[in-house]
Amino acid sequence: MGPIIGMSPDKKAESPGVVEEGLRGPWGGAGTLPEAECASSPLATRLDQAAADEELTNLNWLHENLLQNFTLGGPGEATPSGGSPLFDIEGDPAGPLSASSSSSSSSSSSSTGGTGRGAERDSVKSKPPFSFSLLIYMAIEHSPSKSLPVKDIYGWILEHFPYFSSAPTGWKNSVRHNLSLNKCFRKVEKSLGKVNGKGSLWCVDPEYRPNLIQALKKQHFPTAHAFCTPPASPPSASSPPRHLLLQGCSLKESDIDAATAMMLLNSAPGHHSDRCGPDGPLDLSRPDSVLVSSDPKQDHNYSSVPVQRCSSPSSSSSSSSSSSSSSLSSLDEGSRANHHHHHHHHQPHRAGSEGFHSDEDSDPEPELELEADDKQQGAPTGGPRPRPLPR
DNA sequence: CCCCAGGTAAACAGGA
DNA sequence: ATCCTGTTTACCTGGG
Repeated sequence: MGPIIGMSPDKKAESPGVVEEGLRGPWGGAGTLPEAECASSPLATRLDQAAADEELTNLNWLHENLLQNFTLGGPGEATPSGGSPLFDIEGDPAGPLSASSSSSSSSSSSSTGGTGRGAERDSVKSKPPFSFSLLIYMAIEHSPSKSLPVKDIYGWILEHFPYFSSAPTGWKNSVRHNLSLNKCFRKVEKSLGKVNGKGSLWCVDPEYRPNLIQALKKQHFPTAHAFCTPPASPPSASSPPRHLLLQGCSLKESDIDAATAMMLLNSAPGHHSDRCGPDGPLDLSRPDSVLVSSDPKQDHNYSSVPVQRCSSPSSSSSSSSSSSSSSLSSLDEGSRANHHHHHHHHQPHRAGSEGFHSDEDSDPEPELELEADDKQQGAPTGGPRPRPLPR
């Protein structure tokens, strides 16, 4: 019955301070933006996109936020050389909302072509098209050790998505909820030296990483498709590594792809190689000490097969590289621009894919080729969701 | 219409 | 004792 809405969650103001802690990620690497070469034919697209409106916005923010970050600092292998302050980008914890609406920006400034800047502001305020799972994934992948304590995850999110700074709160709860529920994330205990004390580190289950990546791609692509119809010739066909695939496509796609790719790159090392292989059970095995606690209750699957958490071998057949899907809808609701929080209880946003079930169904995916799909047995979908009783 | 996935709120248990 | 973390349950919404 009573829906819980209305309750003001503001029990306690979240301390923004976390943000600072969040960032400790020295992503310094190097990334080059592929967009440079892409600019060419899709000029028209650009215009269109201008009108594209909100949808574009999403992309834009993607660029502005993520892309930049990635670009500036290549994660993954990026050498921790110096915590480049580059990623200041919009993070600007100092005043995410400072401008609240107008100023904006600053950050973006040049980059990415700076075409759609107006969107940037929206992006700041609008909810990212990523689901929490994806957000978490990104945060984790960004960390040098590929594992982060929940607190840092909050920080990363806040930093890259100021939207949450002003969000009512509760998103943290969602984050935690996701961590616990999604099997994509695993808790690793940091026992060894880490002085963190409380809580444990969370990392992405390598087994599911491909799924996450895929989901990530799916989130952007669909949108991209919208305005940019995919060329008949998918870059992938024989495209070599994912790196190239970035430039292989058109501008818009490239951009998007870039973002995704960036992320992929991040984990690339782990990807193409079978992390599951004999090499080792997990890539995450970071020297820091990542003991994976299998935990007794691993069954909590939010949506997926009851697969045995990485037990390991899994094999995972790599077959299928299906990428998948497409459906998605997503982002259309862009109107989240301002929905007064009348009922502030449910904002219309969507995120789309997330279950990470490897593939949705049989959707012939046009492009996308990331080989990310390595394993994933089968996704689930089965439905472990018992869904007790409706009560 | 039903099911599923994702989001949100909240209660609760443990630990620092 | 309080806050943080992590788990779990319930409900809602939107899409397929």
